[in-house]
Amino acid sequence: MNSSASTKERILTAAEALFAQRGFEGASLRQLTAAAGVNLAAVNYHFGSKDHLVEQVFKRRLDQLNGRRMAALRLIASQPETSLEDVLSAFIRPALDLSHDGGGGLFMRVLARAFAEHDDSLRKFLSENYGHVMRQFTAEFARLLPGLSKEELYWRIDLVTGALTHAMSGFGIIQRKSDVSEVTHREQTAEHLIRFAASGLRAP
Amino acid sequence: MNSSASTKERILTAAEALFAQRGFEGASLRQLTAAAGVNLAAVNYHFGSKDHLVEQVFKRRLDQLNGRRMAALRLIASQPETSLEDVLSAFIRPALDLSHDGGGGLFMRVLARAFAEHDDSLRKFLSENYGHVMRQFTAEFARLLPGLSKEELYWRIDLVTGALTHAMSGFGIIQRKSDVSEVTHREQTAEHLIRFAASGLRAP
DNA sequence: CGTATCCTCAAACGATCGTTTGATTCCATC
DNA sequence: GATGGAATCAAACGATCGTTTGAGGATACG
Repeated sequence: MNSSASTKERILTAAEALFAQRGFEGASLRQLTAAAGVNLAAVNYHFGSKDHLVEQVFKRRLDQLNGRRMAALRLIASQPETSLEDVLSAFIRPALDLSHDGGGGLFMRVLARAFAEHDDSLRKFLSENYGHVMRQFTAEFARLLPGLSKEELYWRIDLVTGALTHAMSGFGIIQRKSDVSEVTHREQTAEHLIRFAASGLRAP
Repeated sequence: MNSSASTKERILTAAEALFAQRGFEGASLRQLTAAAGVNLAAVNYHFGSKDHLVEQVFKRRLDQLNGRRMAALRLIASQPETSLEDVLSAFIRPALDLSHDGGGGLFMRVLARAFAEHDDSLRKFLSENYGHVMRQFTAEFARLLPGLSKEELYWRIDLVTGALTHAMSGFGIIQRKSDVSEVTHREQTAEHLIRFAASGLRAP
């Protein structure tokens, strides 16, 4: 499958799916390379080690995700008026879109796993490479919610993050019904998330 | 350590800590039995298999947790008036208390991991044994939020669950400051959670 | 054709995994 | 004190893990 793509890409795609399904430790290189249709040794040849492969799986999608998030934030920041819902939309919709195009639908599950694992090296990697995105959004939230103390703001952003990660990794009872198109379902999901998060952030 | 407790209890306690730290697959029986100070074969002797041990780790804490949740819910249901905050308190505070007494502080991390793993047999176990608790709380939420459609209600409860699990498994930036007592910190955490969740549930 | 470079391959390496075995110790009951 | 089931122990089982090796194939440039 996917025999047209390069070996590296085939490995990354298969790894993403298998990590989402079985976890980082649960997915073996033998399952992984078999699914990708490449030789077992190809992982260590192209990525050096399994740990580096994990990092690259993250890097490929997070570069997409946070690039789009920053672009969306810049777009609304250039406008005269900005609502809390606008900022939340810039934060949430790129993540939902990732589930749609590029086949990155499984990545949010991988991300949820990464949150659950408290692996320090992975957290450091995430913080160093993408911390500035969170800081930018936090500043925007602070501007729009001037009544909140810094501590309260951090708390609520953390709770929003938890709700989004949980929802987007797809535990929810809510499944797309067959009579609703993928695009429509995504739009409804975004609206639910934004409405809930905005109201939670604005709590008295 | 803990040499007074029974072998089974020692294993369960060590397993809980190690599962929280390394995950179900990442924690080996050799690390686990060494930490508990028992023989390697003791796990299979007392629990049959590693999978059964995982189930028992869940059972021990969830019986506590959901027992207290149901008790708290019964208590407020017997009163003439009930607020949304009351129901949320009955849902949240027992989980926070678990972090305090009984040494179950690490269990919420284990639970967060269980959510991240999409293991079907584990989800079935959770649903069969504790599904009635969620159904009870859902009914109470529905009564207090009559304006919400069933679909909207499910959505929002799911988002609340995500926020709570995330917060309680302790990713947050928020750490307890040294000049704040454990009890005070827990109380502040509960208030943040309840205020955010109530406002999110009440979103227009 | 020669050869240099990148890549792929089957096979093996040592380590660690969950589990099982059979002997031994503990301990309540007679 | 003898007996028998419960519990613990060191040792080994086969399986699987991530990684390494060295030979061979593919391709481009001289």
